[in-house]
Amino acid sequence: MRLLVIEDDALIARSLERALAPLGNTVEVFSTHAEARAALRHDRFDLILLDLGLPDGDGLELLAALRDRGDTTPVLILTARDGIDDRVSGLDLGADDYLAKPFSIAELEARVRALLRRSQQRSDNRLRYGRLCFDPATGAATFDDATLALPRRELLLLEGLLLHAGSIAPREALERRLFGFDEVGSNALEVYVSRLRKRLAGSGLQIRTFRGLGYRLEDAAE
Amino acid sequence: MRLLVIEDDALIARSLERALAPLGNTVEVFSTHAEARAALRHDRFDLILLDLGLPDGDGLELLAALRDRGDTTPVLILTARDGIDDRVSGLDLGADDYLAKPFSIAELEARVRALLRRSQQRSDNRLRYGRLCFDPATGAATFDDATLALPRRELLLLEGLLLHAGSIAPREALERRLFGFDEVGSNALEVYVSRLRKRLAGSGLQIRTFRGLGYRLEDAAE
DNA sequence: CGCCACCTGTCACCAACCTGTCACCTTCCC
DNA sequence: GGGAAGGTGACAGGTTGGTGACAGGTGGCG
Repeated sequence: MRLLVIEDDALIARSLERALAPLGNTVEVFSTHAEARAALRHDRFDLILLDLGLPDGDGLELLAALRDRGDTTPVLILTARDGIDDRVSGLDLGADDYLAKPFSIAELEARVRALLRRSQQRSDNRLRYGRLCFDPATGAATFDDATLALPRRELLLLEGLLLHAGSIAPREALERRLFGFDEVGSNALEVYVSRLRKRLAGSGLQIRTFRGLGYRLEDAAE
Repeated sequence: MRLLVIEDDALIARSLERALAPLGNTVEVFSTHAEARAALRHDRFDLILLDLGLPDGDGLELLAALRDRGDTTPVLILTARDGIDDRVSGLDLGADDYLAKPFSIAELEARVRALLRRSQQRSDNRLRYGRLCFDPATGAATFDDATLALPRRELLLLEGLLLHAGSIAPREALERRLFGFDEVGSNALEVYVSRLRKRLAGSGLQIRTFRGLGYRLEDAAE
């Protein structure tokens, strides 16, 4: 496994290297944002350990840029800050785990092992179907890269369908997604399905009903 | 998505439910080790949120047992203990992530999203026979990956036959499955067998009658 | 504040489909 | 042949989903 460590504290960087290399990994260390970006442009890694407190830029930006161009390499964030908001934004930007300094080497090893184990079968953050794309991190849906300006409820419905792309989105799940626990006293879901169908006309996609089960987004051809 | 929450603090359990259900999930809550084990024996979930501080047993044992029998359902550990050793052993036993209480709902959501994103293409409690496949979790049947849009009763019948795949499904069991205890006043079962036969025509499968006993799903060749 | 555009949930009504029953037929076994 | 078990087409009624219309709500804007 190839690991990329982005860490400016030489002491920490070396101890990371000493902990991880013996597990059978090749470890590359960079101490600046710029070097790391350059390395990531032509190199692939199995895991990135990213210190948020970089000397020449914000680590979250580097992460965001990585994800923006579709790179799904697992990222483990290392940081001295441990405010919950930072953690959340790191995770929502597509980080896979978070470790606040100081941390024990044993814990680091366990988390690295867990991430590498997972990365065998992971998928892109963004959900795509046909020319449609939905990014759960930002909650935005696009069609051919054009942002879809849908009313909230219709967007929720579309998200729900995309989350189950390729299979049937259970009616109940969609209802909960649109209306939460507010019992909605009528056929509101059908109404929104009907509305969304109109919007999708001509997009090459359609919503198919599975009686008693739910709905599925699929190619109009079928 | 089906989530299993194993948590004995009712307050926390409810807030987990309220946070996660609106994301489109079905949430089952159990407050004891024993109940959770029982549920896991016949049910599959997409994610398990496991409180380590269970009243009637060690959560780590439950996790270990799960992994031992090859179940790879993602597990997110919740716990008040934040000793590093616990965390490490949780991760090494096959947990996928770890959240120490108290945690913010936003962080919980972010982690649940991250885990579910990853496990999108798993879930396997499915019954198969030939090119037929039935997923009890969603209630959907597929034939060569094409979804079969079957009415509920026919689906129940198919499921009943699949449950006894390779052997004879007793008539009585099928009747109970389709109609429950409502005595159904005529040859309804035969009617559904007949309907299902029509659908299976050309599938390479057939339903064979065993007079006085029941029906068996088998290859048409036989 | 008043106007307007738009989003929302509800309803009425329609269409499609599912369901149980019956009548009548076939198959099996003695 | 005769009886019992099973098979199947048709049908009436019920249930579920689809859609246009509408009234109330919300937020922007002058």
